[in-house]
Amino acid sequence: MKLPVSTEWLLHCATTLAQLDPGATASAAQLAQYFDLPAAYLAKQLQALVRSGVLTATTGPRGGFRLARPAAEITLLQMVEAVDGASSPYECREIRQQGRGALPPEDCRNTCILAEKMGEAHEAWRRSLAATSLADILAALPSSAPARTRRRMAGTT
Amino acid sequence: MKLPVSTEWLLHCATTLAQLDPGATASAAQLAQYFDLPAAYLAKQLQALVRSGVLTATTGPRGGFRLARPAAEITLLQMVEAVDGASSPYECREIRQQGRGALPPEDCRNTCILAEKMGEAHEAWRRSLAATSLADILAALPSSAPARTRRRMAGTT
DNA sequence: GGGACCATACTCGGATAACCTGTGTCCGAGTGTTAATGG
DNA sequence: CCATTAACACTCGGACACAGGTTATCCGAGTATGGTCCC
Repeated sequence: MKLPVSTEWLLHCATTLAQLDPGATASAAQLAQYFDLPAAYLAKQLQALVRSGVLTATTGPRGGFRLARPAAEITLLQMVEAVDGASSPYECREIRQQGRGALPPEDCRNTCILAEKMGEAHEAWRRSLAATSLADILAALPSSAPARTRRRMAGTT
Repeated sequence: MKLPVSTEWLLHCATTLAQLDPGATASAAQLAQYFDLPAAYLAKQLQALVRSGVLTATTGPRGGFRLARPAAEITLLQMVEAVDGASSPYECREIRQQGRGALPPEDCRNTCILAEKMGEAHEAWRRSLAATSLADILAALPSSAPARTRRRMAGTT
């Protein structure tokens, strides 16, 4: 069970975008240069955040990506599930109904207890991620961070 | 982020083994037939549980797998991590120290706030899984289940 | 009859191939800018 | 000097290869069993 490497990229990129002036945009190339990442692949993954409504993309010169909502309304869960999908890592295939030990359908009206417990764990994980917003992340950074980020980002063409 | 399909197999196999008489064993072929699974691959994955000390394997005729500890001392977490590994799904590669926006090392003494939050979510997931033991799973099954399992398992040569 | 021995068949264990989801790359469609040009 | 126009350069968006890991399979090493033979 592992998340795509791009998950880290997107979390950092979103954090960076949240530090820009309101309305300002950053292109995929700028963000890639900022973190030394493959630009094309990063752009592809940023699309996932656009599709899920976390970011907004504008084309043309001076275009790029920006947050679609205030940082306080964007949770880590939304970003993680945008890139990785919202499906549970444990997928119950009902093997209890297969093979020699197959249970009769009337015993399988309730969901399998194992799937239920695995689902509960996944929900705990989701709750933990949903409890932190991008604004919370910004609050944990040093107060000098936004100015520094804007300054370092400005230079990239 | 998805767990191997074999995760479900192993959880069900362990539940089945926990329903056998104390000291009784079931071979990989028996378990595979019981759930209609590929026997060879199931055997390979059962090895992971043996290596992690959850199961004990005995070779030779009348051999097979059995629980290495009482069911109450085996948690879902131990089994899941046995097959999937104990590493966190989110791996921080410290991209904050790379590229044009690289932070100086003195600002990176603490772990990245994003990695910290992702780690907390993973810990919440682990805690949830560690809270359920195999004995808890057995307790949730109908009281007629163990007898039925033993009966159905006995026939498989 | 009892015990030792041996062949046997059954078990796990590790080494060896396909398939599938990320990972990485590329080029095309669309758009705001910007410069030149004419009135 | 100002409006129009047209070319441009920059942006995202989707389509096309590569790789590592899960899935699946096979055969070999080891052992408890059961029968057999000898005492």
